[in-house]
Amino acid sequence: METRRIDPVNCSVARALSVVGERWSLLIVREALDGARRFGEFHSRLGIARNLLATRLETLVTAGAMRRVPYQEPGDRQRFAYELTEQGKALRPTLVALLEWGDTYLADPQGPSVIVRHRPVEDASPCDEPVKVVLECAAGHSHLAPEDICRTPGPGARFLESD
Amino acid sequence: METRRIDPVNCSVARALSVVGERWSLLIVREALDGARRFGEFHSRLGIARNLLATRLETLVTAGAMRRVPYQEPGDRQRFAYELTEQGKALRPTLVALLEWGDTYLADPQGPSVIVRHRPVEDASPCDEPVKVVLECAAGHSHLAPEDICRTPGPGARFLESD
DNA sequence: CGACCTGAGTTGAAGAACTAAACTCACAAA
DNA sequence: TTTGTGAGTTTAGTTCTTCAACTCAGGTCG
Repeated sequence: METRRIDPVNCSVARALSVVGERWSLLIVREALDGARRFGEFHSRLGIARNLLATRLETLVTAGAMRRVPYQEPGDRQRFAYELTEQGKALRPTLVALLEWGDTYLADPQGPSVIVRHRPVEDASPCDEPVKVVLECAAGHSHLAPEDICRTPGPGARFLESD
Repeated sequence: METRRIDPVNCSVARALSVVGERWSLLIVREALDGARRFGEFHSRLGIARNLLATRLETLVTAGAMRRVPYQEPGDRQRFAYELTEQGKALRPTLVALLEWGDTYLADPQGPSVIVRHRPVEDASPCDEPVKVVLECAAGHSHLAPEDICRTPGPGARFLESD
């Protein structure tokens, strides 16, 4: 029997990681989701080296996850800030999934340092319950376990000869 | 008004990334979820350098995401394989989230190369519908958007002076 | 027995990436 | 004119990756 294997390099996970898989990238996105906008904010929050921060921001802007927007404070010249695009905001589930994994298996003895809550931006009476990531299929089956899932070739699949 | 900011370094995302944030780590986990077990399988599927693969596997084993198990093929000596622990399998949502992001924003023109489907391991009539990651709060509100969510300090939070 | 083969690593040299600290640049305020 | 500030850039030193060659333990072939 000849088995065909999906080429693991032609894969959206690999492509995603080429954008956000470098050191600091996801932490920069996390800080942006938490409201950071300016170069110095990212720098002081994360303690990342300045040249790397400049490189990472450029990568994220080029990839379309962030955008460089001019701003000007009164009595100061124009500077630039960085904000997430929709594409960048769409990394939220990835970050929540990582957070959850870290909380579950690598937790601080004191417990998690951050809890993500259901609190819509403009809602006077927020729900405030903790948020989790769940896997759900298009038929509505929810809370799928890792064993309930398999990978199948999609339209863009390339195959490898199995030798 | 003095605002307190959660220390971004004392964070489960950062801790999670210290284990799986290195180049190749998540791809190794992905291949393991897809059935790879042996050193040579990871090597030939991913094209990763052998020494790095050895280092990464060791990191994953040390962190508890994988385990090194002896195996012996008939007429061959004992060798070692690597398999995911529960902790390692729990990275599935993270990988699905990354896959989804990559598919949405960095797709191959032909379409996704991999589709994750709801197909329980031992089920003769699988559902087979595509699987997505969704954010859901403990009160049951599902499909939360990035704006519906905020980060709040947890029991292990450290704070920074805002200067 | 001894030469050769295989899978699973290890070692070493060259190149790429990361860090930290100093430096530049454009403008504003004193 | 001098000083200060945010936003980078440059540079030198360290660490990480890659690639290729080598080791190691056992099995097979002649």
